Parts: sequence; C-alpha cells; structure tokens
Amino acid sequence: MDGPQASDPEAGFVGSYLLYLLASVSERASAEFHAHARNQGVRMPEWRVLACLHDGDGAMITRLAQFALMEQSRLTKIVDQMAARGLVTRRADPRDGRRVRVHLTAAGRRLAAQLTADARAHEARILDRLDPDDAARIKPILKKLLAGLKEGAE
Amino acid sequence: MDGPQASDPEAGFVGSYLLYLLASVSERASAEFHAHARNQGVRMPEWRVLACLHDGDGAMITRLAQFALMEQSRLTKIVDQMAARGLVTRRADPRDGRRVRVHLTAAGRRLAAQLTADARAHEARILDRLDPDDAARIKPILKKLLAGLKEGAE
DNA sequence: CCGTTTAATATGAAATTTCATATAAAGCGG
DNA sequence: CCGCTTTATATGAAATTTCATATTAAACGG
Repeated sequence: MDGPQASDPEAGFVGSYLLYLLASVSERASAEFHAHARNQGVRMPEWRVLACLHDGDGAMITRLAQFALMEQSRLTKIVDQMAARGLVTRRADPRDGRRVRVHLTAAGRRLAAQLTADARAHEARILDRLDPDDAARIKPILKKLLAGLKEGAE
Repeated sequence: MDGPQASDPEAGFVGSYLLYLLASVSERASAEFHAHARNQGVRMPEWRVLACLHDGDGAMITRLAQFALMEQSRLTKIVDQMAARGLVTRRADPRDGRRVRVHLTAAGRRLAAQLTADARAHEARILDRLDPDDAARIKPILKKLLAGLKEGAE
C-alpha cells in the first residue's frame, strides 16, 4: 500500500533503470570521497579542477570545464575562488590572448597530489567490495558506454 | 606540452578514475534524456520525482528525496513547484500528521507514464551500443556496487 | 588592412541549492 | 498526562548555479 519501492527498492521502474543506477552509484561513491575532500576544505567542483590540473597543469578554462563536467561560466567562477584561496593562478596564453591557462600553485600542487593519492586508495577500496571479475569489467564497460555517448553527442 | 589529457583523454589519472567514469557516463547519459524531458517542460529533479511517483504514488517527502538523490529541503521546494504546476498534490498522512504524501494528479500521471515509456526506450538505445555481453553485465555490476556503497554508509 | 565571423572567457541578474534552524507531530519513560 | 527525544517537513538567508549576453582576441575573405 506504499507502492512497489516500499518493500523492495529494486522493484518498480526506477530501481533498475540504468540512468538511476548510474546516478546513484556515482552520487554515493562520490559522496564518500567528497566527505574526505571537504575535511581538507575542498568541495567537489574544486577537487575536480585540482585533479585535472594534476594530470595536466596549465589547462585552459574550456578544457577544464569539459573534464570537470560543468559549464564554462561556472568553472570561471570556481577558478576565481580557487585563485583567491591561493590554489591556482591564471595566466594569459602568450600565443592566444583569448585563452586563460590555469596553473597550480605550490600549495595547490601539494593538495592535488595528496587528494589524488587518497582518491586512488579510495577507488581501490570500492573495487575491493566487488568480485575480481566484476572489478575487472566495470571500467572497460564504462569506457565503452562513454565512447558510445560521445558519438551520439557529435 | 599541454599535459597528458590534451592528446589522449584516457591518459593521466582522471581519464580512468572510476568516480570520473561513473560521473561522466551518468552526466552524458542523463543529459541525453533530460534534453528530451526539457522539451516537455520537465527538468531533471522533477523527472526524478515523477518517475518515483509513477513507481509508487503517495510517497512521503523523505523517501522521494532518497530516491531522487537530493536533500529533503530541496525536494520540499521542488514538490511545491510541481504542485503549483498541477502535476502533484500534497496530502497529510491520516495516520501520522508529520508526513506529507505526494500524489500524482491526472496530468502528472499522464506525463509520468509518457516519460517513463520514453526513458525505457532511451535506455534500450544506450544498451544497444554495447556488446550484448557487456549490456547484460552492466546493471548487475552497478547494483552490486550500490549495495556495497550502501553498506559502507550505514 | 578592414569588416565579419568565430572562439575563449567574463559578467550580472534570476533561479536554484545549501545550510542551519524552526515547527509540529509522534513516541516514550515515568 | 508530562516532559523529553526523535522524526518529518518547512523556511529563510547565504551561496552557488544557470542563462543570456558582453567583451576581447584570433581568423579569415577580400
């Protein structure tokens, strides 16, 4: 009398809808790590920027926005805040004055390195909760899904 | 000179970080469907509420918030807006005056049924882009991951 | 070199989201 | 029944996010 989901969350449409599963797994997994990041004073959007810059310092705003999964105008504001906090600096691209290249400061680099290491450890803990078989399959499948989705978006 | 990700997005840490893959697959897949939903005048949070109520009408605010992956206070406001638009109604629970049960109106029910059908079709198209093997594995793996994550959160 | 188009980033107002807290109803021990 | 604790939802101010548009630089055709 409470609907299908009251007794069994897997029943009904939502409980086995691919997009719900993806969103809720992503949310929960991220929430675990973001709780840790917040203790370092870093929120999700900022952590994403740090991680991207850790991979490749001096990225331009637009590319960071693509990787950090947010809109350009939002990223601009996040970079502003991070710059104000001394985690990154903005530099004009000498070759193309329209571009702004974002660089980690020494403090930003330390934080990024630390959090990236923590993220690897956290990922390992999550994968450990799966059978080795599944653990080995999940990333390749997600990459294929992503490739398929990018195609569709072209 | 542009960092690892410039030439190959899969290189570097981020490109094969589980939480990034999950988030970006979820984002992109959802974006595809949400573009459709928006054409019907429904945004992501509202669509999630509609889908939950389609599965089990008369859910309470707290449960809807859990399923729709958002905070209670946010859900309260979304239900307000949806009620103002005539998609749902609020009713006090006769047994427990603290609870608010949210019900679909006739218009809400039509919209929920339509969008849910569209969502099933969309999901099928996404899974079709994978090998049948992978397509068969993805949901079970996500469900196991979710189960593991829920455990950790207890 | 000029005018036009495109690309990269910034900005501001409006809307949403978060955070902390308020309200109000149950539940519970005595 | 009374006070105390817990549960469910609401509310309001502050912060963030979105959306549309502005700004500035490059690119390009003539």
